Amino acid sequence: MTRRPTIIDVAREAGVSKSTVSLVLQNSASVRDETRKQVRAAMARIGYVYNRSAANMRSSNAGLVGLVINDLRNPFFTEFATSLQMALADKGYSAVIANTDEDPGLQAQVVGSMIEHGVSALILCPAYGETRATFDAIARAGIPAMQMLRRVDDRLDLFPLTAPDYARGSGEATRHLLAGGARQVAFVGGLEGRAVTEERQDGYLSALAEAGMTPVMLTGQSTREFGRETARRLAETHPQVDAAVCFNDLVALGMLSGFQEVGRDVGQGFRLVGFDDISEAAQCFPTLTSVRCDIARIGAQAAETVIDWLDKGTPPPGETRTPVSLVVRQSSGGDGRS
Amino acid sequence: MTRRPTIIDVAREAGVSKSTVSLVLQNSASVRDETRKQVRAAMARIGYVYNRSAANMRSSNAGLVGLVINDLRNPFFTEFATSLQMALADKGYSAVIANTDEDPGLQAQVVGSMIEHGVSALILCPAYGETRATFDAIARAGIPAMQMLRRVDDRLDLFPLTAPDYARGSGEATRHLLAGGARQVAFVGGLEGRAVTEERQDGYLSALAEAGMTPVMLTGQSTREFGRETARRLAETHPQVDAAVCFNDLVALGMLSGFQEVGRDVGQGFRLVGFDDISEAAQCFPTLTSVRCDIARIGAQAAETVIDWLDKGTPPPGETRTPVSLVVRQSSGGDGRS
DNA sequence: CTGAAAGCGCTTACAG
DNA sequence: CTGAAAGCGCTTACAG
Repeated sequence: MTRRPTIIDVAREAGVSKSTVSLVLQNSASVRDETRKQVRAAMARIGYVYNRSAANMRSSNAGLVGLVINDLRNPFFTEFATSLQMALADKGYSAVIANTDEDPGLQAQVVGSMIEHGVSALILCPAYGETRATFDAIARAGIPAMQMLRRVDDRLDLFPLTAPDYARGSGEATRHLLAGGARQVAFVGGLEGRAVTEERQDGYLSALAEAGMTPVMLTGQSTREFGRETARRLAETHPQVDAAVCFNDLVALGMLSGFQEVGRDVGQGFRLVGFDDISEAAQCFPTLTSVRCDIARIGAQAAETVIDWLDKGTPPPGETRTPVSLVVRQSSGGDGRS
Repeated sequence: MTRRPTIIDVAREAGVSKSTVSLVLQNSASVRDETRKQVRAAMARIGYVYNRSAANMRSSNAGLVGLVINDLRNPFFTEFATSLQMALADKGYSAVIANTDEDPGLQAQVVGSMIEHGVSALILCPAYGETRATFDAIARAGIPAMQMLRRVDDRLDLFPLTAPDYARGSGEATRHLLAGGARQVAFVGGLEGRAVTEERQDGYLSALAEAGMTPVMLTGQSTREFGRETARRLAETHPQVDAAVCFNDLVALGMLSGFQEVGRDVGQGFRLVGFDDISEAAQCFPTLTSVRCDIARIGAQAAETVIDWLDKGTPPPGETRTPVSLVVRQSSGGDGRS
């Protein structure tokens, strides 16, 4: 295997100096068009490939963004990471992606190695827990970092947060169920003590308070399993509950399948709303009413924001709330099926 | 923001030469334990972080592996990418991940930028199409690359393939349905002309041939939508079909919801088998019989294989087929529910 | 618009 | 076991 050509080889081949080649590489305006073409042609001829590590040593914009995700197997986060990565690629950035599985220890490790790799910025859907030292390390390295979807570190000036307006979403969902005639609405899923859980519960609680109704909170893991189990036993444990706002769509889809299993009708018999509006919500049966966060847009937006931050050097606002909207489908008895 | 400390700063702080620091960084055996400790302590004191870009310029093991995935939103590939990434992280490697959305053009671009970033190896679930030039570029760069799950480039000596034994899986699935009393088994989903589709169809076709039965192939996109539409109209278009092997679980889950919509019973009335055994297969209702590929293991395995290749310099065998197994659940009428 | 020179932070022989 | 020197492939002022 012969060594990879460098800009010196390109310079020789094109008959210019290596500075000129470097300038061409950076699309500098101070190179004549004709020269530029010759250089590009020379590159193609000898199969030159740009060495970013070398470039990075001098100028340090690696063109690398680190993406740290708490649960990459959850379709909501998959969609986020994917749309973000693709938007970054569109702007010429690559993404180092790591799943932390909600483990703050693992998170510390992957953040550390991303910093070593010289990422220009970090985008985190952070794990909960002991994360202070990790965020401190990011700050010390002077790397722009955004908290997405979850508020874990309170220093929003350093680590600005972008998240959907969760409280509004669950509020709307709850009001929708009440307007449809629900007598007793439960909130299902969500682990206690987490910011996102609290926000989603808050909207639900205020809507119930407005209507003068008592809340029923069935907290737990936000998984299909938990939803399924809850639905299976709901008739015994909470016979009066005839509607639910779920922490997320996974819980709602789990409930859907649990109800199917025990033969309970969803739509008229039991009114169900999910949260996140993952694509499956439109594909299941009955189709699932859900709070849309437009996560793909949030992902693409995050890419733009972070690149802007990198270019301009000024951080985005400390907190950005993105709009949510209720997408009414069959599971809440709200459309064609009634 | 003060500049990041370098090994020179560490050397000064620890009172040794910078070579010694470098040796410590590489865990070289030729440094006294006491010295090592002093150096490590100095690093911690001044907040040193390793600069891999600089290291990479000399030695070029970037500790970076590129992961190119055709469809990261598909839970099967998500699981693959996630388990692979986590296994890599476990060995001290980071992963640059890109979704190509089945677009060979995008694939060419992301592979190009991964090469620029100096990835030590590439793992591809490649997009179909015009990919020759992309694979050529990888070969020219001399980067170890594995094809996973799909055979797209025929140069298996250069780009070894690891994939489940698809034909065996669909064969078993088909025989299972026939043994359960199915009269007419269809194969649903899979785009024509693709290697994976052909392999999965092959197992089905041979099993039917053994039994002397005629195949019914309903090819199409391997999505929930396609499955759902197919199920909805199946009674009209193919009234005699009473069982199906699906190209993947998404199609099968789509059929499940389509059948629910039109009120057709799955399990006894219609026997259904999926492929891939994504985690949802165990969570839906009725639970889905599926061909398990153990994709998480394949992902972790791929990480080991590629690191081994990197360490030893010898490529794995040109073709590795991993075992599959049929997981019988309710949808094929095969368990407790009958 | 182009060329010669220095330097980014490491690793790698090579002496000691 | 440790130190001095060269060099990896670029970019960046600085002259011309």
